[in-house]
Amino acid sequence: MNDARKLVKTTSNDTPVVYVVDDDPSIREALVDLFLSVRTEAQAFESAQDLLDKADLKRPGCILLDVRLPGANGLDFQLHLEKLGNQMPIIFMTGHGDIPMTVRAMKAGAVDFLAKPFRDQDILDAVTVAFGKDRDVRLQSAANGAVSELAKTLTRREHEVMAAVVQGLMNKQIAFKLGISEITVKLHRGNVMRKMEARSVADLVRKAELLGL
Amino acid sequence: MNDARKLVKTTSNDTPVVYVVDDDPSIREALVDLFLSVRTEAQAFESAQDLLDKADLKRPGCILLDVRLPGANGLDFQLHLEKLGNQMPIIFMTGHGDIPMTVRAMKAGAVDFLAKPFRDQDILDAVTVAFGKDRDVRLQSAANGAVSELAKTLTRREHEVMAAVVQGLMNKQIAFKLGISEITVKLHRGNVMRKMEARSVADLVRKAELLGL
DNA sequence: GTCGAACCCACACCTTGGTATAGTTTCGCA
DNA sequence: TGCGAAACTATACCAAGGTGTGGGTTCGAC
Repeated sequence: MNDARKLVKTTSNDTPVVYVVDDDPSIREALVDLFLSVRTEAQAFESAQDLLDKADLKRPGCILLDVRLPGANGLDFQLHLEKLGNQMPIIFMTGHGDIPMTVRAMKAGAVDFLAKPFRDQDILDAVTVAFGKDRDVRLQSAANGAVSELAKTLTRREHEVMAAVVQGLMNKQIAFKLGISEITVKLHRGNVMRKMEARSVADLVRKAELLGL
Repeated sequence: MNDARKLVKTTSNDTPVVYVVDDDPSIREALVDLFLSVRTEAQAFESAQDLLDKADLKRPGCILLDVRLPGANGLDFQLHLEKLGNQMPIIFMTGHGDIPMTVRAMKAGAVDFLAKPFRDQDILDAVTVAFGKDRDVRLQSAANGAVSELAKTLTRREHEVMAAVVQGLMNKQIAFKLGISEITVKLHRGNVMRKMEARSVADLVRKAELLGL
């Protein structure tokens, strides 16, 4: 744990980055400069493919994307990223956008959709929101992942017992349901509490809910 | 309960309505006809104020709103409704909309934002989504309201005990925390379970979560 | 073939939870 | 002033939860 945190610190992998994707080099440069002026790291890419190839999208941050991209459409890229399991917040920019495009992007979860020309402050505000959203998602995802890891250590029976416990069943009811003795239920139940690192039934219920019951 | 349900049935208060708000009478009529053609009740209003005055917004349904309205702006009206505690889904229509307007509406939770001219099917699809959303919100709200009603019957002490129980504390810990005897905690705890209609701690935890812990 | 994991059961013992009965005190309100 | 609700306590008893010890079977991997 300490090693991992050290590594993160030394490579600055925990500070958020703005991934700027635009085919116009002058715009890319202007945006990167803008972010530097507020001490925010920014990396520029000329296309969606370029971003996928070169960027470390596991770092926290957000994507600032021109809707019109060489090759792929920005909106399609948004869906593509989602399919890849990447849930990094996206901010769209556009010079020639229309309303249906905007609606589609927002419905798909975009943080903002900025029509050029926009003020610097607009984009900085959007990035702030996006960073916050990314942080929330990551915290949620981390909590969820931690619980999932614990749940993986459970045997099949322990899973069944846990499900029954969080449904509010008594040991004797669980025993009947699973066709085993009450004493065995207590055994499994104890194992569940230990493995799931739950110190109370209330605790277990909350953790089980993160697993989707 | 039976009486209430009967009343609802006879007045058709449980079928969803589309509240159409547009200042152009011909558009209003065309939209109402469109909805009638798919056996969906629709009511027309010439302004936001007209809607607030005459419509029974407690019925399920959605609002189909022109962004440009006589008097109030459609987006402001959206915020106004939210402040009133009304969470009916809103679909915007516009003849002269722009992207910032669209973004603002979608950020504020609009179901859709349709730029004229749009196809009939687009609006029918949006209404279907909006009806579904309204239904979900109402179900959630009803469940929440029911629990809140139960919680209202709790005394102050019972509330405190409930909070401690769902935190996973043992009776003796709760007793120490509140400065009372363990036996009294058991008494309050029993009252909580009865009043909250919870048949297990797991049950209580879930109900308490609806109350925001 | 033996070793470990998963699963199962029983006895014993203790803790915790839950309920009933019965009584006291405090406080606000009619 | 008196009444009821809320809060509190005690004794007693039983149900449910939890742990430890000890022992059993099955099954798949080494």
